[in-house]
Amino acid sequence: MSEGSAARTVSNQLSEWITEGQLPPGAKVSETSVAQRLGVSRNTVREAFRLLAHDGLLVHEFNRGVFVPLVTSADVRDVYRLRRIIEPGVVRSLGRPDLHRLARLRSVVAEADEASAERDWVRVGTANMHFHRSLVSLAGSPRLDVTMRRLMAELRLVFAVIDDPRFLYEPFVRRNRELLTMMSAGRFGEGADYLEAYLADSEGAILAAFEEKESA
Amino acid sequence: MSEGSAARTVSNQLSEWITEGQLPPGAKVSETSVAQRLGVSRNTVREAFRLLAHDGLLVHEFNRGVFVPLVTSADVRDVYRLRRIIEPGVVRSLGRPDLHRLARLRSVVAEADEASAERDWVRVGTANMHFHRSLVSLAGSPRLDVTMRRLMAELRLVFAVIDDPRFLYEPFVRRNRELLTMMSAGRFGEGADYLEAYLADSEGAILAAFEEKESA
DNA sequence: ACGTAGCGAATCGTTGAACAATCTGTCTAG
DNA sequence: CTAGACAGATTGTTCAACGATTCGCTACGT
Repeated sequence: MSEGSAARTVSNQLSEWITEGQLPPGAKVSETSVAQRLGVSRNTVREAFRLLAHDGLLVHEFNRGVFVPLVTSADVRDVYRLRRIIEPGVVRSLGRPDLHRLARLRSVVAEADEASAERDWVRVGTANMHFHRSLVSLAGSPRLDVTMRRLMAELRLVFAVIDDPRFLYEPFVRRNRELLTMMSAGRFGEGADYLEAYLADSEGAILAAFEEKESA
Repeated sequence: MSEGSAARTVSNQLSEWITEGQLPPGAKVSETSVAQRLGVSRNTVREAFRLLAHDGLLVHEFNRGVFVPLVTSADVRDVYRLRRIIEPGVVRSLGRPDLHRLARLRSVVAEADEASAERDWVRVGTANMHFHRSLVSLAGSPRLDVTMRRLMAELRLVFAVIDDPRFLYEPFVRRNRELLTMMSAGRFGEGADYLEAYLADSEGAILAAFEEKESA
C-alpha cells in the first residue's frame, strides 16, 4: 500500500514506529538494521532519513547517525509559541465568512466526535491534528502550511512519550467544535481569542504531563 | 573550503549557481550533469538536492527531477505575509532591553554601511539578510530561526531575477540602522510598527520590480 | 492537416557491493 | 588512574547496473 516511492513507504513505517513509541526518544536508528528489517537498500533508508529529518522526526548528526529527538519542555514551549502566533492570527485574518471552505473542518470535527464515542484516542489525536492543519490551510499560504505540518509532526513526537493521552485529547474535541461554531457565525475575532486561551491550556496540560514524566 | 561533507559543498555550489542566476528559474537540474561537473557521485548530488529542497531553493518532482522554482508574485506575497507576522512580533516580544544581545545586529549594520560605501550591492544584500535573521534569532526560538532561514533563501531566489538590486537594498541600510537605534533605546513597540511599514514598502518595491519583469 | 498511438532515448529510482573516513569502546603501557 | 594505541562497527561516498517512468519523436489513421 501507499505506492509511489520506496523511500516514502520506509519513512511512513519509521514514522509509525516513532509515534507509537517503539523507537524511544534518544534512540539511535541504524541504517543497516532498518534496511534489513524492511528489505530495502541502505541508500533508500538514507533517503527516508532525510525526509523525516525534514519534518523534525529524526535528527541527523554527521558521521554519527540519526536519532529520535530528545524532546524537552523547552521544545514544547517553542512549538506552542509558534502555534500561538500562527493559528489565532489565521483565524483573525479570515475576513469574509467563506462558509463553504469550512466544510473540511466540519468533517474533521465529525470524525473526532465519532472516534471519541468509540474511545479511540489515537484516532481522536490524528483528527485533532487534521483540524488544526486544515484551520491553518484556510489562510491559503503554502509556507504556513509546511510550517504547521512540521509543528504537528513534532507534537506527535511529544504525545509518543505520554501514556494516557485521553485527558489531553478529550477536552479538545468540544473546543474544536465550539471554535468552528464561532467561525461559522463569522465571529472570527472571538474565535481567535478563544483559540488563544485554548492553546495556552493545551500547552499547560502537555507541560504538566511532561514534567511529571521527567520526575519519574 | 568548508570540509566535512561532500554533499554540503555540492549544495553550497548549487546555491551559488542559483542565486547568481546561472541556473534560471524553471530550469531543470540533472543529476548526472551536476555529478560530472563537480566530480562527485550521483548519490551525493541527490543528497545535496534534498538539502536545497529543504530550503526551497529547489523543487523535487517524483520521477521527473529537480527544478529551480518558478517564483511568482504570489510567492513573494506569501513570503512577506510570514515576515510581517514573524519579525514585528519578535521585536514586540523583546521585553527587557537585552542590550548586549544587540551586539551582533550592530556589527551587521556596520558591515552593511561599509559595503554600501563601496557600492557592493550583493554584499549589502547578504548583510541585509543577516540583519533580519539575527533579528529573529533574538527571540531564542529554534523553529522561528529555521523558518526565517527558509524565507530568506527563497528571497535570494527572487533577487536572482532582478537586474539592478541597488534601489531595493540601498534604502534598507538606513532603515535597519534606525530600527536598531529604536531597539537600543528600548522602544520596541515603536520599532515593531516601524518594521511593519518597512516590510510593507519592501514587498511593494519587490513586487513592482517583479511585475515589470513579467511584462518583458 | 490534425490528433493519436506507439516506439525509443534519456533520466530517475533503487539495488548491491565495495572502500575510505570517522567514531566508539577496549585494552595496554606508563 | 590516565593517556594513547588498537580494533570493530557505523557512516560517508563511490561505482555499476537494472527496472520504471517520462518525454519527444515518428508514423499512422481519420
